[in-house]
Amino acid sequence: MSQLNNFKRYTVTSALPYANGPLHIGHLAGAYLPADIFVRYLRLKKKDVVYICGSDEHGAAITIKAKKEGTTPQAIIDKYHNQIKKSFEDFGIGFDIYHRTSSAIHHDLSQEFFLNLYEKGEFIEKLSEQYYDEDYDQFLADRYIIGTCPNCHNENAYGDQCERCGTSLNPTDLINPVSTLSGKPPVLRPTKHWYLPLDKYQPWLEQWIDEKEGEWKVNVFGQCKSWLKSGLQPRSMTRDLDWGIDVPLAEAKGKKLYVWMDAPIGYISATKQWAIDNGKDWQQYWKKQDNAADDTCLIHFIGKDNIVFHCIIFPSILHAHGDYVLPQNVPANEFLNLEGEKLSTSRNHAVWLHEYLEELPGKQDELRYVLTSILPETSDSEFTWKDYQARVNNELVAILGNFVNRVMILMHKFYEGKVETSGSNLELRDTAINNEISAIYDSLEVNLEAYRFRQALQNAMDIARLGNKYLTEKEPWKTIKTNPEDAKQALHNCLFIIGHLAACIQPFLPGTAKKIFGMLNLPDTMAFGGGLTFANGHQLNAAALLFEKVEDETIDFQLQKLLNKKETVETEHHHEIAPAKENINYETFATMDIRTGTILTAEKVAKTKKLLKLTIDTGIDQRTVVSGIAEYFEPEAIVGQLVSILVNLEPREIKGILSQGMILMAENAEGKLTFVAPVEGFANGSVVR
RNA sequence: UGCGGGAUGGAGCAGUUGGUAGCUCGUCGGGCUCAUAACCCGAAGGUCGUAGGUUCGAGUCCUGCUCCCGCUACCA
Repeated sequence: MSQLNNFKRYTVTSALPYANGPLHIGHLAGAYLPADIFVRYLRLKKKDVVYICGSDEHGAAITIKAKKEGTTPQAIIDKYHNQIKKSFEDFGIGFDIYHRTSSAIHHDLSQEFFLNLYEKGEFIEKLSEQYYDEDYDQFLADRYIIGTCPNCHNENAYGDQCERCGTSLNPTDLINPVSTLSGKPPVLRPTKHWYLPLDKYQPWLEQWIDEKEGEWKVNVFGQCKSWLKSGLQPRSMTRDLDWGIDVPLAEAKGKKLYVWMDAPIGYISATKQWAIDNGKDWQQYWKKQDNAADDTCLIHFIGKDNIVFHCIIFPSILHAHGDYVLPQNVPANEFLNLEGEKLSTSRNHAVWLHEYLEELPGKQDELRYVLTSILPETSDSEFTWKDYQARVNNELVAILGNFVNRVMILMHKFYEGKVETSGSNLELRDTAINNEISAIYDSLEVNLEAYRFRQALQNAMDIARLGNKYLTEKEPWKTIKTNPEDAKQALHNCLFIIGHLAACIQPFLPGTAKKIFGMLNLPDTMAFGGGLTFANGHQLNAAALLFEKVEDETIDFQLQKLLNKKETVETEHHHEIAPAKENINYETFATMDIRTGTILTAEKVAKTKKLLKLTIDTGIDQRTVVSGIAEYFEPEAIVGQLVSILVNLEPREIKGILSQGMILMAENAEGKLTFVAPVEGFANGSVVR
């Protein structure tokens, strides 16, 4: 059944976590748990495999976080690198190396890559005008520039995006830009950058990606086709930053490599370090071999947000370099939601890995099980604590744990835990069971190799279901009195079922598998396809419960915690008050004609999320106003609402509707809105001033 | 608005190359008592979003449409 023999060796990577925050269950479900299961499987099949990961420690977001917390970028990456590394270890994510991109070996290799492409003349050099802070004598990253959003007039929009209206911007779009370093307006200066000509690689990329149709997951393939369809543009591989890897050119002093150029190379540099530590040849795991049949199978596990980098940009870099193999597959997962909402680091809506283990110590296999059951393999999926409780109680406890416990207790009760047989070794003497188990192995392997981990886990659990059924049918607790040989035979067969169950759950629940092997008094791991034997006289160890039920209180506590966090975040936001704008004179103010009015009708504008079409009685006339308040107000609820309206605002067409005027709203830091209106029912058309 | 993904019994989801529609949970009935009130058997419940098409045959392929999610746009 297995297709694994097509490759000499495997190089498996998981997306490099960005070292500016801790990990949550979404990370685990996206790129790490599936990869870990896959790698554990390869190892059980005795394959030559290296599993690579590390912290991504460059980029502007880290320097900004450092500045905000009044510390250095180095302190930030050290803190989170260690925390992330520990979380992975705690959950049994079995990297061969967890490296970091701040290491010297990585800097060297990234520069080597850049120079290789540079010397081949692959890069396009372009001059452009960018903002420069004269006091600090440096170019400014987009995030270091704040100004007024041309779209919504938010005064604190960043150079790359306005966080209030969500519009993505270029720094030069901002009105009155200010450097966050000096607080002064920056000046435009010409700067040179090196661009990777993705447009030039497009024909090659299209051909390569087309070959992957049917092999890659539809979401990944579709996303790639979408990018190719819209046409690739040259992408700058260098930045004017002070945190990152130096561009290795004399004329590029002070410039750094683009973080998405260096991060994927981190997979390679980490492999290099691992090879040094373990006396291996790293090139076998990355470079094309003299004979293509000797090439490694490169697989990138990522979340869907990384598809473009792993399927378009990094392959382009590898292709341009020429010596390297390309990814065989990029099994990207969709996103995991939590209790009906997106996971959000900034809103603290998450289950953090380090907190989970503090509150539910020793329960990493429970979380691994639940997450594997709901991996977002084909579409976004959802984690809820109630579901967690149900799966642990009804499946891990009731099916898996209970079966093992039943058999172990009976073995000890009837035979003091000792295997006694006529031959030298015990045999599984039940053809039907034997066939069913090998069918499960087959199906398990097929699913694992096709990256269908949810289903593979079901396959493994089927062995436990099979066991429960078998035990109930054989009822050795009865036959022990009527036909003791039968009872013994049945329980011995159950030992084989347990042994194979443990073997099959190894990739998913490594800790539990070990515990079961321990109870059986067998070596703590068993290769797939390896033989399972019990010698005559073999002594089993004491039975112990594998899992315990999750009580309602535990779930309530977690749910309450999520609610509390939200409240905390909300109160924190209340302190963020926008600074006052510059003074204006009375004449400027007087040009605005604001009146009181009443909403006569309100309806949602079709196919929009935020827009309501309102009819307002302004006293002067009845007019149409389109307003972006639909997320906060039901149309029916606001008919009759008194409002203040700016009536002499230039009319503008929005979604094909002419909007004449603007309703005055107050907005808090979370973006919640409330009407600004006369307190008593004044006549429509009264002047506001 | 553009792109991508999705729509399958009460809930959450499978369904790989088209061939009698499955799984887990929940519900109902029965059995068992070794087991963490766990386990086993049986039943009810779906015209697989919708309208067409290809085919001997479509959840599965093709086309149109509707709705949901994400990114994007819309907020005067």
